[in-house]
Amino acid sequence: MADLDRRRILVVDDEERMVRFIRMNLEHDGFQVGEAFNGKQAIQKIRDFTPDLILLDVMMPDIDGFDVLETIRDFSNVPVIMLTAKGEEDDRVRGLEHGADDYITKPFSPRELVSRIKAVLRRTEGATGSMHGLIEIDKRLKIDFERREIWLEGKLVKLRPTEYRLLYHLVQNAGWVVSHDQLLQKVWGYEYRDEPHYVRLYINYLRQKLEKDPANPQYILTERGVGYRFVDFKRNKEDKETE
Amino acid sequence: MADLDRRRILVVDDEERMVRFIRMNLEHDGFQVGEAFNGKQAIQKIRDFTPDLILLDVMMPDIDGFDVLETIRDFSNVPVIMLTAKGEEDDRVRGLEHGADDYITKPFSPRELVSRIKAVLRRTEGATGSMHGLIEIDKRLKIDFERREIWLEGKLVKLRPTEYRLLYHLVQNAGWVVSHDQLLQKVWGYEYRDEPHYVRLYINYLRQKLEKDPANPQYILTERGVGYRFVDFKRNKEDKETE
DNA sequence: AAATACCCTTATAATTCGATAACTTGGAAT
DNA sequence: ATTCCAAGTTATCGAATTATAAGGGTATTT
Repeated sequence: MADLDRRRILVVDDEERMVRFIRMNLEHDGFQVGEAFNGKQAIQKIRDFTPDLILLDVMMPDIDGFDVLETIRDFSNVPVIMLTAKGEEDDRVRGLEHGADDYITKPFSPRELVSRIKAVLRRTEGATGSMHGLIEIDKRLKIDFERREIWLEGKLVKLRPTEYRLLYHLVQNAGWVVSHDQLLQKVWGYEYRDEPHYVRLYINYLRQKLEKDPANPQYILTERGVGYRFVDFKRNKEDKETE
Repeated sequence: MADLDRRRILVVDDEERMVRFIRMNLEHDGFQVGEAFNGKQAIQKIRDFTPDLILLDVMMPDIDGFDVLETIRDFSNVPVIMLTAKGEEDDRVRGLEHGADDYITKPFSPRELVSRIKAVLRRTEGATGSMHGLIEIDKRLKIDFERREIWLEGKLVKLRPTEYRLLYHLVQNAGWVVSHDQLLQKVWGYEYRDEPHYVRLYINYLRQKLEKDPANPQYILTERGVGYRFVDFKRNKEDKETE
C-alpha cells in the first residue's frame, strides 16, 4: 500500500497563464503535471500520460469542457475536477451529471486547489484500493464486492440486483454525499435522472435489510436536499491518514 | 493479503514504452515481470517463465491478441488479463468469450492495474489450489475431479459430460458468482453466449442429482440477474471466522 | 439396426423483481 | 401552530427471470 510514486495530474485549459500557474503549484506539492490546451490534446494526452486525475476547464474555444468530459467517460474512469469560470451553479450540476468528481470555481487559491485534488484522490483511490477483497464496515457489517457477498452479523444477506448496485455506489463513495442525480444515473440510468423517488424507495429497502434500527440508520445517512452518504468507515480504522 | 510470495507476471505488448511502464509499476508492487513483444515470444515465454498471470495486449502487429489467447488456452489455464485500446466494448466481449479472465482499457492507472491483477490472482489461486485430489464439500458430497468421480452419500453419481463440465467450473470458482456468460462460454462455447437457457436447464439437472431438496439448493445457489455460485465449502471448514 | 444416452428444443409454471402510486411522517420556515 | 416539502413507508401489478416438465432429434453403443 506504499504510495511513494508521484501522482500525475493533467491540466486542460486554453489559457497558458492558467496552466502555468497550476503547474507551478502542483509541482511544488510533489505532483507530476501534464498539459493540454484544448480538448483534442487532452484526449490524446490521457493515453500516454495516464494521469491519475484531470483538471478540466469548462470554457474552451474548440470543444466544450463537458463534451471533453463525456468523451473521456467513454473510455476511462479517471477522476475529473472541472474548472468553472463564475459562480455558475448550472455548470456544477451539469458537470456532476456528466460524471465529474468535483468542481472548482475560478478564481481559486493554490491551497484550495491542492486540497480538493487530494480529497478527490483519497476518495477515488480508497474506492479502487479497498473495493476488492473483504471490506469491514464494522464488526457487524462486512462486504465483499468481489464475491458479491454481504455479511451481517455473520449471516449472508440477500440483496436484489438494484439494491446491490445502489449499495455499491454508496460504499464506493463512503464518507461522501452522493446526490440523487448521481445515484439515479449510475444505478438506474441517465433517463431516470429526475425521479428521486426510486432512490428513496431502494434506500429504504437497504436500510430494512442492513440497519439494526432502520429508523435511525448508522450506515446510510440522509443528507436532506442533496442525497445520501455512506458512513466513512475508513476514518474510524486507520487514523494515521494525514498528509 | 499481500503476503503471497512473488508472483510472476508476463507482459505482452508491442509498445516498448508500455511494457516498461507496466514493468516499473508491477515491480514496485513486488511482482516479478517477464516481457514479450509479440505473440510468438509470448507463447515461448510461457514455457520457461511459467507466469502466474499474463497481461496481453489486443492490438499487436504480427498476431492478434485474441489469437494468442486462443493458442494459450490450448495448453494452459493461466489467467489472462487483456489490455484493450479504447472503449471498444466489443473487445471486452470478444476477450471474455475467448477465455480471458478480465480486461483493462488503456489508458489505466497503475493502481487500477495492480488491483485488477490481485483480484484475478485471488480468484484463480483459491481455485487451482484444492482442485486436485478428493474434495470434501461436506459429509454428504465429495468430488474427485482427478478420477472424474462424484460421491454422494457414499454412492457414485453418474453425471453426463455437460453436467460434469458445468459442475467443474462452478466448483472451481466455489464461493464466487459465475455469470451465465462465463458458464456458457466455458461449458458450451462462445457461440452460445446469449442462451442462458442452457445453463438453467443443466443447473436443474445437477440439482436434481446432487441436492437433497432441489427446490432449496444447498450447493448450487442462484444469484438472480447474474449467474450461479457454488457454495464456499472452504469457508465452512476453517471456521476461524470469529468476532 | 435397435437401444440407449445425451443434448437440445419447446412449453409452461413458479418466483422474484422493479416500477409506480398512494399514503404517512417529520423537519423547517413562515 | 400551520403549512409545505422532502423523506420514509407500504401495497400492488405487470414484467422479467428462473425453475420444471416433456418431447424430439442425433449420435453412440451394442
